[in-house]
Formats: sequence, structure tokens, C-alpha cells
Amino acid sequence: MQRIKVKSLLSSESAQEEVLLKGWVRTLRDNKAFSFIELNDGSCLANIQVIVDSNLENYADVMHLSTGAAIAVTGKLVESPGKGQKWEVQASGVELIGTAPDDYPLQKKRHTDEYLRTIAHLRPRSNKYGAIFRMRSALSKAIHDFFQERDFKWIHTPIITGSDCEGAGEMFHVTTLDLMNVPKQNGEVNFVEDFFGKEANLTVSGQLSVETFCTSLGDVYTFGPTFRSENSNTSRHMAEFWMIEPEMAFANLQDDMQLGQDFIQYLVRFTMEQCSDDLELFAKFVDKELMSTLDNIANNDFVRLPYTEAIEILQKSSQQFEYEVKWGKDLQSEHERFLTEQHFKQPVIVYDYPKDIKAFYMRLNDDEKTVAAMDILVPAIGEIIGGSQREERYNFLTKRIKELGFDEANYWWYLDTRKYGTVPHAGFGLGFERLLMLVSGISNIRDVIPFPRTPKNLEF
RNA sequence: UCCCCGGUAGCUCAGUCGGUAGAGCGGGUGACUGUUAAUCACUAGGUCGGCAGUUCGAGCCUGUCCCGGGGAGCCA
Repeated sequence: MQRIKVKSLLSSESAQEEVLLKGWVRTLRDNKAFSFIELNDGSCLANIQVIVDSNLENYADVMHLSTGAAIAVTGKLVESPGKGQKWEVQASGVELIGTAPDDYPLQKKRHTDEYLRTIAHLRPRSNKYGAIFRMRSALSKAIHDFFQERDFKWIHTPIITGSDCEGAGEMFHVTTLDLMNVPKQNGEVNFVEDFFGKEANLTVSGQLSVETFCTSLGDVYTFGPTFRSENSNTSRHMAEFWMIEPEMAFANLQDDMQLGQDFIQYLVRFTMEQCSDDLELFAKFVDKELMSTLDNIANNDFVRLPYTEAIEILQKSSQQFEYEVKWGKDLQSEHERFLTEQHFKQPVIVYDYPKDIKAFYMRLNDDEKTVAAMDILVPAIGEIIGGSQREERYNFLTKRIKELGFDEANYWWYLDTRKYGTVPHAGFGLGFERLLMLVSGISNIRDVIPFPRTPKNLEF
């Protein structure tokens, strides 16, 4: 007999004479005459109720089953006479596959997120974490669907890089050098003896690589892991996270802002339509306002606000800020929150930032003071997307590289894209985990990735 | 990295004036013929985060380190 998953069983149209299901015991209620087993197999949030009668030959074993045990059940699917569920399975056989001793760490009660983080290998067996990781999987596919439907090509940019993309964050070294005996020359580490013959790092962004493919395949995107070795201890940062970076050829900042809005709205609508059961759990137990937040995002155009006007709004507001609001200074968390949560009460795209607070590759505007950069800010999370139209003019780009004191030679291949058939192009980066926080209401980024990597934390 | 808060039973927490420790849940045993985080009875669980100090005496006071949370910086 073929195994059927709980998800299919629960959506069954009619009773079934014989089914086989396998999964893990969530809870067990028993008495002398029969037992109720709540069985979950991860296929969906809901459990299926299994009734085991005491005349079953191994009933003594069934009564000693515990939360967490793995079992196989054969029986028939019938309409449940009890309240609370449509279907239940009357067992004709229960096979014990894997026991769970009484020190099983997950109890049938609510645990704190902090505790569950210490058992990250077991937490997906809880309702909340099962739900977020099912949603993580579904949204990963939705991201590819969004781009593939629009004829964007997925580019696998490298994880190990030799380029120093200045300003994008601190990097992890990749090396095979003997750390007890590092070869040196003139007091510096001699990377010539290292695996690649030069200094190597884990990628902090696939952008520069994907830009090169943008000038051949047109519209492209990356979706993969990214690494930053910054000593950030916040609920919004990790050392390893997943990033989506589209890049469009023959596109300007307006196109970029539109793509960012379309992308977020597509994913929010997808979640509401395709993950409704799991989403309901978050709306009920994690964030009571989740559904209205998502409705608001899905159904309204994002506010588009030039940086200069954002500064004016902040300066005119009666709000007291800890950090000074001044043209030329970057917006702080408190400023972003004021704009999205209090002033506009919806996502805001701030664009045309002062050039001195933004990266070297962003396109200089005609005012020569600002660059064609944009950040999409959402309530509670803050910056979810950072993007720009790229500087496609060779002379402007080399001038900027020189101004910042970077070594032009390191960017020879990047500059080639401006030398040969350069085109206006634009793109952005979106942190996948921040998106998951947005659609689930989960407030700590460590709880939307299977095994979080943060400073001083590398368990599992 | 900085500021603030916390660490007591497996989990969530209480612990008065400094006098050697409590509850709920969970676990175990038993009862119970339709339960929904079942209910009822009984029962076993403790290096009070580590180290040092003050004191006749420290879960409680002091110092320090470790870990967790919230906020900030940096960013996605």
C-alpha cells in the first residue's frame, strides 16, 4: 500500500477504506478503551486524529507512545463524530518506527523562541517553525516564478570571490593556509602561497558579477547565500543570509522602483493565496495585525519620495529624534520608522540620495550632488530593498573609483562592461529573510532561517 | 562594538528584611468508553549561569567573565 500524506488525506472528498500514513506523534490522549493520536507528517500545519481501539494486539505499546515518536498507521478514513475535525483515521494497525524517550525537548505547550533556538534541529517539529519553513520553501519557488515569468535569467554568481567590492561589508576569508604557520612577506600575509594564489573571500554581494551578465543576457537575477562578517547583534542581521539581486538592462531608476514594488506585492499576494493555513497561524499567534499589514502592502502603490523631501518632512515633524536630521546624512532607523509607521503608514521608496553616503557604482544625477539610488522601507522592518541605477558612463565611473581611492586595476572586468556596449541598467538587493519576516510577522531574523549564523554562534 | 534588562526544576516563572527553595506545565505511575494543549489522584526532579569577594550565614550584596533578550551603529 502506498503512503498518503496528511495534507492529501485532510482534503479528501470522501471516506476511504484503507490508507497508510506515516509521521510523528504530536500529542496522545488515552484511556483504557481507546487512544487519540494527533499525527503530523510535515506536509501541512494540521494534524490528523487517529483513533486506536484497545482491542488492537499491540495496544499496550500504543498507550506508551510519547510525543515525538515516529509511527506508521494503517486504517480507514472516516468522518469524525467528534467536534473540531472533519476526518479521522480509525486504525487497524500501528507500527512503531522510532521511539522518543521522555526527555524529548518539545512539550505540548508553547515554548519561547529563545529556547527553541537552542534546539534548532528540532524546532521545525513545532507548529510555528514548521509553518515558517514551509513558507520559506514556497516563497523560494515564487521568487523564481516571478522572474522567470518576466523572462529574467537566473545567474549562479560565485560564492568565493577574489574581488574587493568596497563598502559592501566586512568579509570572511577563505584560505587553506596553515593558521599556525602563516607565510609572510614584508610583514604581510603572503597570499601567493594560498590556494588561489591571492586573497579570497566569501561573497558579500553578487551584484558586480550579475551586472556583467546583464550586459549579455539582458534581464537577470541571482538568488543565493551571502556572507558578512560584521559584528552585528540585532534582530535583523546574520553572518549568512540569502539575497535576491535582479539586474535589468536598458532600465532606469523608475523601472527599478516599479520592479521592486511589483516583486514585493507579488510575493505578499502569493503568500496570502498559497500559504493561507500557515499564514493564519502567524496572524493568530505572532502578529495580530499581520493581515491588515499585508493587505495594505498588496493593494496600494508605494509612496515615492525623493531623499530631499524626506528630510523636509522629518525636519517639519514635531517628533523628537535622537539623531540629527540634516541633508547629506543618512536616514537612521528612527527616521525610517517615522516615515513608514507614522507619517505614511505604508511602504515608502526613498530615492535620489546624496552621493557621498552611497556606493561608488550608483549613477550620478544631473545635479551632481545626488545619485540614482533607492531604498524601499517597510513598517517594522525598515530597509528591505536597496537598489540603484548603475553608473554606465565609463568616465564617470573611473572618476568615482579614483575619488574614493580604490585601485582601478581591481575593477578591470567590471569596467569592461562600460567600455564595450555599455547600457543604462538598474537593479536591487532584497534580503530573503527580511521578506520572510515581513510576511510572517516574525520579529527576529534568526527565526526564519533553519540554522542562523550570528557572532559567537555556530551550533548545528 | 555601545547602552539597558535578564539567567532559579525538563519548560515558563515566583522567591518578602541576607537565615540552605516554590508553583504551573511537562515527565513517571494509576483511574477514566469520544478526547481536542482532556480531566482526576499520587510521585520523582535543583552545583539558584561560572569564578572570586563581603558576611557567622548569599538565590538575594560587590567585582568579573560567559550566555540570552531589547535598543543603537553597520546593512539586506
